[in-house]
This record gives sequence, C-alpha cells and structure tokens, in this order.
Amino acid sequence: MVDFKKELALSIESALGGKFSVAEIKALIEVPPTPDMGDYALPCFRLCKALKKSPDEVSKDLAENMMLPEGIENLEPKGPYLNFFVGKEILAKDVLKEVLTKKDNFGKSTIARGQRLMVEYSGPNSNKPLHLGHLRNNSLGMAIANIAAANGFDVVKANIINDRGIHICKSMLAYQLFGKGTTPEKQNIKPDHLVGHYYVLYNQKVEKDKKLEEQAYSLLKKWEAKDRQTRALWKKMTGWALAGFKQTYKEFGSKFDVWFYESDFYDKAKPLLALGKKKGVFEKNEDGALVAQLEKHGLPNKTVLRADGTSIYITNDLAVTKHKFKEFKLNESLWVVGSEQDLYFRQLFKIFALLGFSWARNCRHLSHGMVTLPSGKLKSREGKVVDADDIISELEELAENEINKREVLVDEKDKKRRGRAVGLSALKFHMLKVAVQKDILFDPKESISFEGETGPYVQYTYARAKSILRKAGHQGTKSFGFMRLIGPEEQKIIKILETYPATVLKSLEYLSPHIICQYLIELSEAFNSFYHKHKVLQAGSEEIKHERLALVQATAQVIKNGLSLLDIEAIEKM
RNA sequence: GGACUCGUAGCCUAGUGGAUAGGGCAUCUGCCUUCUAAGCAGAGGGUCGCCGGUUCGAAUCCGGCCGGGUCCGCCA
Repeated sequence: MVDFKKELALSIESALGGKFSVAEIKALIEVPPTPDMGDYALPCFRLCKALKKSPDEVSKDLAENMMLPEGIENLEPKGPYLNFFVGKEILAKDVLKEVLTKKDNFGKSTIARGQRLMVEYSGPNSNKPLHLGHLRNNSLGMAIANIAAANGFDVVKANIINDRGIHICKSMLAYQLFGKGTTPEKQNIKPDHLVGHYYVLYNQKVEKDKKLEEQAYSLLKKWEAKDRQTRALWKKMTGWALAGFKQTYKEFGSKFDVWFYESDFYDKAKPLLALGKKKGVFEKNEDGALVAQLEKHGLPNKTVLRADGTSIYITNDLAVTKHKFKEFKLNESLWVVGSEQDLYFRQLFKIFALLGFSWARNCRHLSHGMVTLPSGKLKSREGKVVDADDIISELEELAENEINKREVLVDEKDKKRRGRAVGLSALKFHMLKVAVQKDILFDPKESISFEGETGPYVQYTYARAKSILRKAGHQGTKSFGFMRLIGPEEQKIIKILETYPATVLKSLEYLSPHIICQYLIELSEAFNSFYHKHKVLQAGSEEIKHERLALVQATAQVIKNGLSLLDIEAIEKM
C-alpha cells in the first residue's frame, strides 16, 4: 500500500526548503475527525515559529506552493490546518488489492523476526479449579502471544504450575483427614473440582481448629524431605488438578508450548542463593531467613528463603527464570500476571539486575487488572468465585438458545459447535475489549451480552458478509480496478481496512489486545451501515456488484484476521 | 502511613498534546414480503473527580487535594 503520510511529508519537506525533516513532518500528519475535512491533515502550529508566520499563513502558503504527491487529488487550507484528499478510486484499488492478495497475511509484519519471546500466562495453583480471573489472564496471554507471533516473534507460550507449597498441603491435609480415599470417579466430579473442594474444606475447618495450620506446615516439611507417603498423596492430587486444568484449557482454547512445574525447581535455586550471598544482595536476618536487600534501591526488602531452609514462591521463580533464559535462548520474557503482583515483579527483576544477569532488562511484567464481583474480590479460599467451567458452559448454552430462537431444525452437532464459538467469543471479547490495566466488574447476571460491542456482534458481521459471498457464488476477486466504490459508506470501510496493519503494530507496541477489539467494532459498524444502505447482490450493474463483492470479501478477510489474533473463531453462519 | 493504579452521561467504555470528547448498555421514536433484526437509522443524556500549573492548544503532561482498588507475608 502507498504510505500517503510519507509521500505527503516528502512534498511538504521540499516545499519548506528543508527547514524540517521528513520524519518530523510525518509525525505531525494526522487523520481529521470527519471525512469531509479530508483524509489527512497537517496542523501547522509547530511549524509556524520557525517560519515566522501564523499557522493560518503557513497552511495557506503551503497549499499554494507544495507539489501534490501521486494519489492526492486535492488539498484545502482550513484555518491552521492543511487538509488533503486522497483520490477515492486510487484508495479503493490500493487497499483492496493489498487485502485480497495478502489474505491471511494482511496485517502481519516481520519487525520482530529472529526474536524469541516467552509469554508466560495462566500459572494456576494446583489446589483449586480455574476461575474467571484465570480466564481473563488466559485470554490476554493467548492474544498477546498471537499478536507477537503475527509480527515475527518466535513465541514460546509457557505455563508454570504452582504445584508445591503450603497451599497445596492444605488441600492434601483436608483430603487426608476427611477424604476417606474418595476419587473423582467415585464422586463423578471433575478432578480439579474435587481437589478444590478440600481446599475450601481446609479453610472452613482451620477456623475452628488452629492446629491444622501446624499439620499443613509439617506436611510441607515432609514433602520437601521427599517423604514417600506424602509424595504419593501429592502426586495423586496434583495429577487430578492438572487433568482438570487440561480439560478447561482445551474447552477454552488455551495452548501452551512448554509446561514448567515448581516442584522441579524448588531446590534448584541454591547456586543463585549462593551467588546473591557472595554479592551481598542476600543477607541472613536475625531469625535466619535469607533476605534480598532492596531498601537501598527504593523497594521493600524481600525474603528469598525461609529460616528453616524451605522454599517460597520467589525461590522457585529465581531458578525457573534463569533456566528459561538459558535453555530457551530467549531474547525477552513476558509474564502475564495480575496487578496485585506489581511489587513482587519489581522486586524479582531488581534482584536479577543486582545479581548481574544481562537478561534482567529483558524481563517484563504485563500487569492486568482484576476481575471482581458485585460482592467484591474473588476468593478461592471461601469458594466465592465464578468457576471457569461453569461460566464457559453457561455461555455456550445461552448461545445455543439464541440459535434455537432463530433457526428450526438445526443439526445438533452443528448447533453445539456454533454455540461454543459464540459463547466463547462473548466471554473472551468481553474481557479483552477493556484496557489491560483496568479492573473488570463482573456481574454474572448482566455482564455478558451478545449485542452491542461484543464478540458475537463481530462474528455476526462476518457471517453476514460470508452469506453474501456464498449466495453470489463468489470465487474470489481476480482483477483490481475499483472505480465505483466511492460512496461514503464504501469509502469509510476502505479507510478502516487501510489502518489494520498499523492497528496490529500498535497493539503490539502497547501490548494491548483491546486496540484490536475497538478496531473490529469500528469495522463491523461501518460494514453494517453499508449493508443496510446498499444491496450487493441486486446492485445497479454487474460492475458495481463485482466491486462490492470485493469489498465484502476484504471486510470478511480482515475481520477474520483480527478475530484470530484474539483467539476467536470467525464462523460462517450464526 | 508508603508505593502503585483507576476516576469520562443512570451504568460500562474509547481516547497516550490538536479541529465539534467517540462507542455500547439502559430509555424513547422509526425500520423485517428485499443479501441473517445477534442488525440499522434517529432522539435525549457530559462541570472528562476538584484546584492550580506548563502550552498557541490539555480528558491527555506536571503539582496538590478528594474518592475507589491493589500491594507493602518466612502466602502464591
């Protein structure tokens, strides 16, 4: 595609006699608020001082003196702004040809080629099932991984299972005391839910019996001492939890290339701890615990090893991260984790820097807001959560009901498949469309809709477009002379299509999938307006019909490309 | 108490220095013998938390204040 901003900047630069660089001018050029003001505009405020003229004069003089680049048909000074108009036919041809020849690759770039990026997300504790918070995290992790890959990153999607620690021992203890050797099969319950049941039970029982705390702790010591019985129980229960997670991931669409288990790393931090002691980064405090001395660096100190020598979360993270960079030869590592761990990651990364690892500066925490309920924070300990499996199946069912309302005699299997696609898109889009750092208040009764700015709305737009192409028997556009797509509705779509590649780059730059969501909403709105105003199949002439079909095909293509970045399925029929 | 973060119509939300602050939900009015009404067109609804500052220009940057949230564990 022609880079009109660059072409304009070149012309303006030479008209101004080199007083400003092309890059400076290009950065100033923007898109005016409404189409009647043109396609591009130069605000002249920044230029006027050096030129010793008023911005209005600069704009007027430029309008008289500059050469119009090819494709720019007109220009118009309007007060301090200089507005440019791209030829409608040229724009249509330029954009549609690009979309329809690149197809699935439209919007991809190679700016990060050769860079290996690990995206770590999900990170569940193996003592309870996944909940809605995990689903936001998973949606983000997948979208970020897709967006990075679309820009050339060699992405490694990683999951670290927190399968050891005091919290695991709590579920184990409750099961030991009250489980009577039951199994998920005997209870006919999803295995991770059985484990979660005992975690909640522990927290109920410990209210009345504080001795359970000591018992859980002694279980942890036995575990670290590799006590055979304890390990056997642990293996059984984490196996259940993991089997359950994998079912949920499969249903939700979460994918991972690598699985890390904390239990493989809890005792691998010794060399790092020794290094830290040698460098004076870690010091024993009066109780005997090993503490990272961060206060002189503006952060609170952080314990890295308990006084009794057992590991805590950060002990593992030290070892895992070193392993990650070394074994996977990473250029960068990104942790997709909630904002409640902001301080933790600042401490962790600071420790890496103090230990002298060069990769410390390539660690990044993608912090996201929490999901809260009208009654407040999600609390697994009290069982006050929106369970991931429940909410997924609930939405799939709601979507199936919607299909039932609209269609009779649908094939059951097909209905299930479509219901699943629509339900998941409602859920994922809902959590991806807001800026990452914002908290999301989730009201189970009201939050998820299939109308308005939603995933299903975008899917619906796609299905409409595909339906037209089907009915037209459209085989795909082969020739690219578009002289008739000059109406405001058509031009609006074309201009939005044009900005897709820049939108994808922006969402990578800011690590913000919501930019893609906003884009898809805007494109869908433009297409639906066009759809209502103009007929494609019964257009005035065969030429118009063919050109409009190309526009429909290009719109469908870009919606599909955008949705795939969000890990949402574009379906042929709603 | 300190650090971080958020504050935009009744509710949710976009906006990372530029022209008249965009959308969605809810409310109201129209539009299905015409390519899928999960849609479209339109109406009403705004002290962009408050006060200062920087700037030709501030929802956006800076300072202060107010309000919500999170964190400041030898939990994860």
